[in-house]
Amino acid sequence: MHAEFYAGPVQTESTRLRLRELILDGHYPPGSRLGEVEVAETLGVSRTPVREAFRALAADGLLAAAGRGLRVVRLDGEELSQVYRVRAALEALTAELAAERQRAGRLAPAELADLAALAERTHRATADGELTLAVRLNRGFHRRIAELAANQVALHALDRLWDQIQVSTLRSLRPPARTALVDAQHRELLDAITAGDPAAAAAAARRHVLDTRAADGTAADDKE
Amino acid sequence: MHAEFYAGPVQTESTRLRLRELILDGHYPPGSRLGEVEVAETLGVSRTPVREAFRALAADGLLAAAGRGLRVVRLDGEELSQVYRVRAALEALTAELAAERQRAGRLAPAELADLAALAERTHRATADGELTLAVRLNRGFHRRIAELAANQVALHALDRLWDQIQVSTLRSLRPPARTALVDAQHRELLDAITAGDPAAAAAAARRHVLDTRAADGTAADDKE
DNA sequence: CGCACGTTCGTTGCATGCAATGCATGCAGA
DNA sequence: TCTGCATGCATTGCATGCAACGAACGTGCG
Repeated sequence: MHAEFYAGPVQTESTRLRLRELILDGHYPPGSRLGEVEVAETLGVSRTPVREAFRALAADGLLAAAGRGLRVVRLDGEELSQVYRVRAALEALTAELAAERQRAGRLAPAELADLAALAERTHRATADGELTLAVRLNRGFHRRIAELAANQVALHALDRLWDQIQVSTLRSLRPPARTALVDAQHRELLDAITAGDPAAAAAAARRHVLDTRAADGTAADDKE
Repeated sequence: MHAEFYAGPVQTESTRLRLRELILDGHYPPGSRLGEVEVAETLGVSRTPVREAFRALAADGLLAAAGRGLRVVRLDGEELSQVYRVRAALEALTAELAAERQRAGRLAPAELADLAALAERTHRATADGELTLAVRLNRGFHRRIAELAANQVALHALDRLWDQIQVSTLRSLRPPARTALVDAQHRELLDAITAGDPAAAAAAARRHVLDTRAADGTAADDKE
């Protein structure tokens, strides 16, 4: 494909990001097959950057080989449960680290205020039934904690897990029944970090993630 | 490059694996720059599968962008420490899961015997000064536990972390001073799993990894 | 009528060509 | 001598061509 005005040399990384967005948005639903040509035409690039994006996203666990070609990963209940157990372990770690940093006085008050604001906005969006926004804000809340933990490795590993979970739970935009519980657990986690109590923060994060697993896990039993 | 006898269509995945081996073996040391053409000629393939392998290995955290092109990742002390904290959290999880499965009677006696044999062989190789073998067996011991945990997600995440650690600690093949401690901790971990005690297994695994971090971390202070 | 085999088409695997970028080197001027 | 710029080179970014694999389909035979 020709571009009238050649956009520049960094097409391949942007291709990866744009394709990832399409997958996370549900444009390519879980289980759907991805063809090089079709994706290349959709994104307006040639097959080469698409193939490279395929490899990177496959390494990130978003795409999986399916005989000929690749498919968007579709986790069954057991696999999703495994993802959640790993996520629980990692979020327990990030919460613990964030609380440690708070105890050591290395967190700015503004950072904690931001986190609290995120929790509040998440709660409001959920209560208002803005499900898509609520999902994004919820992920933002958890991600902010991982950022406060100041551990790039944990943050990157969690990003990959969140991506996998987001793809696999796209269909079942959650029944907002647990709204009160989620908000209470978010506050508990926030309070533990604010108090600089690593053990409490780790325990709260672990419990919250495992509770979420229970909710999403049952919801994921909707067969396609 | 031309191959007299065309080897088959699955060159790209094998390229990724062979390049990974070269990096883990130290053929391309940490920090060294990887050129598409040079690697392609070394492996006897064209630049295309090499580029795809680059993307996949970069997503796995083995390669990192460095201005023009890619370099083998070189973790500084702080980053390595972060990797170890994540590894500790994940190995605590896998040890816990393995112990849970043992308690539930889902581990075959032969599996535990294999694990014990691995611990013993690791100990002997270390005592004999067979450092390269010892490193491989040690990784095998930890990996076997992750396999017994039956959590593919944790296993894959750990594989990536082990790769990063292996690359970054290649130079400093460890002073076998901690031999006795390592062996004792391996036995403690093994015993906790055998006893079906998840909490003890998790604690033993976490402590062991963090102790290893302390050893490798100081060793990694050897500047190149 | 069913099964098996062959053919064809679509898709991917890989190689290579061309263009553009960025770095290094050397020259000129202050 | 140092700084600034221009030019050349090495290397990557991307596109496309060609060949092989595999799947779907149709046909012929049992």
